[in-house]
Amino acid sequence: MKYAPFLNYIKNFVDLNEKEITFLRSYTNYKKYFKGQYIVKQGEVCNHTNFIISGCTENFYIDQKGQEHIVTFAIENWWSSDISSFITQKPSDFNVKCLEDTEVIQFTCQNQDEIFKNIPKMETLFRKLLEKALVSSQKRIVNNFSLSAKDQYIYFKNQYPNIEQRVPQYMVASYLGITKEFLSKIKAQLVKNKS
Amino acid sequence: MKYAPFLNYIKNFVDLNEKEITFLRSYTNYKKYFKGQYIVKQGEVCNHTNFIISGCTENFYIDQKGQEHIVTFAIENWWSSDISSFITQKPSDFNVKCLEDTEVIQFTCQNQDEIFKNIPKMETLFRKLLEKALVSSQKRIVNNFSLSAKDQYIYFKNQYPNIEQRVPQYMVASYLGITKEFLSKIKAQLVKNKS
DNA sequence: TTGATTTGTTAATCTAGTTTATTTTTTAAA
DNA sequence: TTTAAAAAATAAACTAGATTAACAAATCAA
Repeated sequence: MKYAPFLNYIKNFVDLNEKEITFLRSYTNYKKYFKGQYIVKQGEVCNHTNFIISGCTENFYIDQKGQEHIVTFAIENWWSSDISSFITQKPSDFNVKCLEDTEVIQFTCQNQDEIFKNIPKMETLFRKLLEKALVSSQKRIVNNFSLSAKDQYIYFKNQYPNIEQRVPQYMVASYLGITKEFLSKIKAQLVKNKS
Repeated sequence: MKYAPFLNYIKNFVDLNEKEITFLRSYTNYKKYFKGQYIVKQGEVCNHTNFIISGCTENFYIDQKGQEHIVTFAIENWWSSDISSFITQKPSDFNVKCLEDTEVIQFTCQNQDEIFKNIPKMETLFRKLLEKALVSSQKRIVNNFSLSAKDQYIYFKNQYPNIEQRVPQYMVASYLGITKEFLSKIKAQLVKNKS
């Protein structure tokens, strides 16, 4: 059953009865994207919030100098969208691209409103998810302030132990806001110091 | 009436009836802090979320090297707290300190739950505020990636035109994550290029 | 109205991380 | 199994921003 991982995830936070589950299903839908496919494109409106059942996505943008910057990765049991575009329904500043074949449960902005209206527990859940997302976003700003690139890399590895094996190293560098050359240097340094 | 700015602020987003307003008042309270006073101290639990009626606060922390970093400023009609400590009720990593005499409307974590339970519109409002806060936090990460210190300073001035006049320059430098000497250099440069 | 503290400036030196360029390794397609 | 393309490593020259230190204004208390 394609919905199982999604419903299990929800169950960790709130109890839904049969009727609510039915409602939730009818206001969401399953979709499969392939590796390399874009879920959202910079300049287009982000129409869905996506819950990842399987796969991996990157959220990145291209700046004025033409440089790519990865803002977040997302894997199974994470949410992936451009929240700014989703809530304003204005063109997105970001791309969401699949780094692997990726299955999601997704819903539109209108449907999200319907879900919250009919199942207030879901709005409470989302409020709490947003609180946590905000905390971790602030944590990243703080790390940026206080940690050297090397320590930020170590922090990244501890916090997201699964991601490093699944994405190329130059993407990790992009996520950390450093060049791939410098990350390579850092890794060489870490290997040397360990021995 | 001390509550007026708070209720006016709420009115911009949701309509509350008399009964709801009475409820909201009884689950919040007014408090005045003086310049230099701490609303939250690093290491202590952040017991309140504060809505600023008048005044100005800084949210900062001291890192392992003993260096101070300002994470946010807040002024009239903004919210101020350490959300991480508030939601987990664990010791805070941050200080919230008044840069001017500051009046707030505040509520505890339990009272927030009561408010949301009894006035669901308020939870919707907070969910939307959190969405916006997350967007602006992400925007800050993105600016950190793409903008030089000079451009980040210009962005700061445009986004928060009121704050620069109210806080010393070295605090602006701390907020931007640069040294006060370098900000001084940037400003000298900007003055020169203008003429 | 003076001295003491806080805030801001300037300039020389230093360093973490960038840029550019070349080489090596891994991956994937035919 | 070979080959082309993508990814990673290495190294030298370079730059944005940090550090240090000395000094100048501004603010404030008495």
